[in-house]
Amino acid sequence: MQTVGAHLVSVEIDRESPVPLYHQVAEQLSAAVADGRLQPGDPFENEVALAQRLGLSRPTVRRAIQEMVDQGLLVRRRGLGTHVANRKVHRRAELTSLFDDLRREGRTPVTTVVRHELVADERAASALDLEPDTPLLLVVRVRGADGHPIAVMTNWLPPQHADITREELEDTGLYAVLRGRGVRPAVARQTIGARMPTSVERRHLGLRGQQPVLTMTRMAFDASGRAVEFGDHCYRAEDYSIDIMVDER
Amino acid sequence: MQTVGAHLVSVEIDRESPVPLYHQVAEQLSAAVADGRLQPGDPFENEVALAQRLGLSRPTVRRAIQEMVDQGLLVRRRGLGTHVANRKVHRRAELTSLFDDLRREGRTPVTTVVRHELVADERAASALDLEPDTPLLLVVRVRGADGHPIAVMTNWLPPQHADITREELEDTGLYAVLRGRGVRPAVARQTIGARMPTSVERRHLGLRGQQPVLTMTRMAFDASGRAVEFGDHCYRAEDYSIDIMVDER
DNA sequence: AAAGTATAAATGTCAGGACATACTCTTGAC
DNA sequence: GTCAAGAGTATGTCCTGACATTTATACTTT
Repeated sequence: MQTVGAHLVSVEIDRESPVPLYHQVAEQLSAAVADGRLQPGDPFENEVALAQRLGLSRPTVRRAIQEMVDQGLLVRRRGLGTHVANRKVHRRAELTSLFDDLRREGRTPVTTVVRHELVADERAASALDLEPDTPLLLVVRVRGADGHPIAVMTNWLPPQHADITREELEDTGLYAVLRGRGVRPAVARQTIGARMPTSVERRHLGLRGQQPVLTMTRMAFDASGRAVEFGDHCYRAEDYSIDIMVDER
Repeated sequence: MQTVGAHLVSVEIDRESPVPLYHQVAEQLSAAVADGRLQPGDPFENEVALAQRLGLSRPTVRRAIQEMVDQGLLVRRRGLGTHVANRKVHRRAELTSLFDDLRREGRTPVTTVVRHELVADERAASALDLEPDTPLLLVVRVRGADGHPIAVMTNWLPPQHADITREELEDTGLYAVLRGRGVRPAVARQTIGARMPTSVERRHLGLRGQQPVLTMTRMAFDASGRAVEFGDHCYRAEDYSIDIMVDER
């Protein structure tokens, strides 16, 4: 059962580059899946052949393939071979912010900071694994796009980020500000629900009649497990839904 | 910087077992984290030492550790060592069904099948990557717990599962039935939103006054990328919220 | 013709070794 | 006393090699 008909994607390897070989391979092959050079269902070049063709060891090629499998780009079955996965199961990078999401859709997000002050909040502190009386930076923002409001976002930030200014937050998204400070949120626990808006929320979101809001609370942590942010967001359900990929491992 | 104070967890390895050595190691060390023998922040035995102690090669031990890192149990930093992660970032197995969720909480889910028929549905068929006129099994169920309804669940199933009976569905959850048929959903794309209920939904869920519903549509696939199920669910927002872990990779 | 049986192809597991790189802490120079 | 260089330690990358297991196909036998 030799792999026949597998389109040979050209891969160029730079051994001087600091980026790992397996990642160079995964990147270039992922691009081939993304731009359609490799189609869903297509057989994928087998490990050993690919390793030989690229002049790499099998473990290195294997790791590249594993990286693509983890992203849902490829499917491997023992004895059967590797194939390009159904397009619907491709996972995108997750943990994006509303700001990034809107920008990716080609819309222009606008942010107004409504509150910006130091407070002690027991619920937020416990979510962030801090002492109950720790002073946190409370930020309430209204985010809009295309001229009308979409979300009211309440966030609590730990002391080391208490010096973030209103201006920074109005220019860009919270996650972009954090990334700029060298913080990379890596894991988040989110709880999503729905309810009727409070009167403040109705005013901020310009809601009339019987329109519910979609709510999300989030605790975000960096790779080492330090708390980054606790948030309580509230979206116009009419204009926004949350899209996620879930997978079993 | 020798790893000192690292609690040595005893690990027993069965080389005759069909379960991979790296998984045996990961399982036993994960248990040590779960039951508190290893505490968050504790230094973890370093790779080479652990490999030597267990009589395994470094790659094998490394893979076990990687498995735990992927689950958020451990944090590795180059030059620094491996440590037990903050408890809040531990990821749980996802892709559970409402039935399993309720049972885990110690509640008793009850299901009533409202509709059960073969239909052709263009939207569902396209979500499942099938021809638009493919006959699908349409199932509408009302799920309740503790005496009152929680969700109205509409699902479309591909032809190979069209023989699932009303009885099977009332006894247990859809995912349990599918697992019983050898199908393991592995990836799902979910979209979560909120809206006001339709009159049918109000009646099924026993809603009065102004109460919104939380909605979720889901496309589920097995490990090989074959469509398993397309669902459109609708929950009493008062009694239910969706809990997820998101992570960047 | 149908059933069971070898065979080949592919991925899965495991070993052992070599060198690179990041981080911390100590030592030494100014 | 402060800062920079270096030693030490741990993880990260990459290699070669070997054998196991699963699956489909072609072949043989009944």
